[in-house]
Amino acid sequence: MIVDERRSRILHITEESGFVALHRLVAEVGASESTIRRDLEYLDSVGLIQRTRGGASFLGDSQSDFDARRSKASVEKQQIARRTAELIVAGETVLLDGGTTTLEVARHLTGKSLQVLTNSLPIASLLMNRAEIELIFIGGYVYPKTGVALGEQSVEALRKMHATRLVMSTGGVTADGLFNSNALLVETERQMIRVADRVTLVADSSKFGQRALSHLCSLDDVDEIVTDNGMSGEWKKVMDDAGIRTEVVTV
Amino acid sequence: MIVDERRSRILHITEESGFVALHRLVAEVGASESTIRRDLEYLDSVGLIQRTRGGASFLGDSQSDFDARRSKASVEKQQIARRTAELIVAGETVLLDGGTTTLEVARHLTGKSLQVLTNSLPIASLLMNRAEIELIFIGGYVYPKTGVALGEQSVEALRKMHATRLVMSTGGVTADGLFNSNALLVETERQMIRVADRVTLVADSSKFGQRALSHLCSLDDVDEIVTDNGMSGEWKKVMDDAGIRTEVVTV
DNA sequence: TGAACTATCTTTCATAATGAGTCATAACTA
DNA sequence: TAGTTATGACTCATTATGAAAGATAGTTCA
Repeated sequence: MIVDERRSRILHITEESGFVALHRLVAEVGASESTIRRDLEYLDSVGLIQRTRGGASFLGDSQSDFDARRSKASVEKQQIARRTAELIVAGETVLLDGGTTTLEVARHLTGKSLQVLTNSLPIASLLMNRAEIELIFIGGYVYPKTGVALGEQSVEALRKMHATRLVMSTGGVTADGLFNSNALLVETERQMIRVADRVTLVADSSKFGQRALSHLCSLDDVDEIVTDNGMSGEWKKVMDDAGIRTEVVTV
Repeated sequence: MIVDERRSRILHITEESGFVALHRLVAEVGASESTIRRDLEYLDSVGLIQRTRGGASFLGDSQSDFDARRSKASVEKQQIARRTAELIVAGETVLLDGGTTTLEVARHLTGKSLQVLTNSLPIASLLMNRAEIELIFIGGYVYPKTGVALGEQSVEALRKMHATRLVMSTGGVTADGLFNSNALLVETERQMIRVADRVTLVADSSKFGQRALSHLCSLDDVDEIVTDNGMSGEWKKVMDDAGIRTEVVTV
């Protein structure tokens, strides 16, 4: 095996799990301990990994997580996101909560002059270089994995803000209202609802009838729902009775 | 076999797997080692492949990321960042401002249990999946391109925070103090200085003697500087006189 | 806490692999 | 045919590798 090929493999293995033990590399790559040590030393010197006792950890942005998110978006989510983005008109101040569907909505917000408020790191990273969008990030404790800021600081920051529209996702919808799985997030989302003129819920049809840990708000708080045509007639009626406009996309 | 045909085959084989060992080419192409070497040398000179020890790698997609990753920050920044990260001990609450060097510092913060406060989107994205780091984002208006949150909201959010250490970068350092090019950012950075027990400045040696648009703070506000050995003795003396500890890395 | 133990690291050395250069010869071209 | 270019075998210098020994840093247990 060639030197660079071996080093590339080492880098790849390291990136996958964030950290690798030297022994594992010896076993997987099939070179001697000395050689692996020297390779790690080299990769450290060029700043690609960080040498630690017994192994090494990957430095640099792991692509994996971002890619995983992107591929996860189903056709339903894509379509819902697109329609939702169409509902938003230039000049609005849009509040986007964290979630895979809202991330897709953000992706579709092209060419419109907007003010966007969000507590989602992925969304912010996505929009940060769009010249037509004025981006305001709502800080706070960043919840791992999802990259959403929440907690007291987020609520506090939101108190001084105002948005013409909130686009939010949910863990589940029943006649009792909306649910979400993270108690802290619920706090932040409630505050979002308070400061927004209009609440647009993005929820694929599988969410109807689902409950999650924390009750977020009642259906009264929601103004419109964008969903796919998998939503049953019964649920449509529940929404109508609650005075919620439903926007259905066909997939 | 004709020369061009052989070279074309070599190129093809190299492209297929990204890497190819010289011996494999000798076997598959059926020419002598010397000839293959000369061919590789030629293909390298025209930029179609990259000659490496023991073989060659194709200059397409497969290998390019490895090469590209090699050079992302200057050696000085790398070394300064590494040393700075070493100064930070587990349990600290570190405030990281936005900047390319501080981003590198963030990269090197591996394995330490820390609380990190930052107003930089790139840093936050980098650290958001590190289990050992509790991340708090300082929200505000997100300045395009750099992805740094600043403005009144950032200052406000910082008011309620406290950090054991601030790691900050700068546009320039003179005997008058620190400078930065963005007036809004300066406001936020001043507040950062106020809430941090200790200020660690990361600045490569080229920054000494440089001025920028806005005056940020005096040298009194800085506790230590991590720089490279390009810093002249004169500047070292200025820092000593200001009571600043200088940490010099050799590049 | 401190001694014994273990894992990991650093250094060193001999060996193997690779590369650069030289030269004679074969193949091709004018 | 004479001159040019390509080829393959060879030598020597350089670099990479693996093994071993001693040093250092963590861990365990009394």
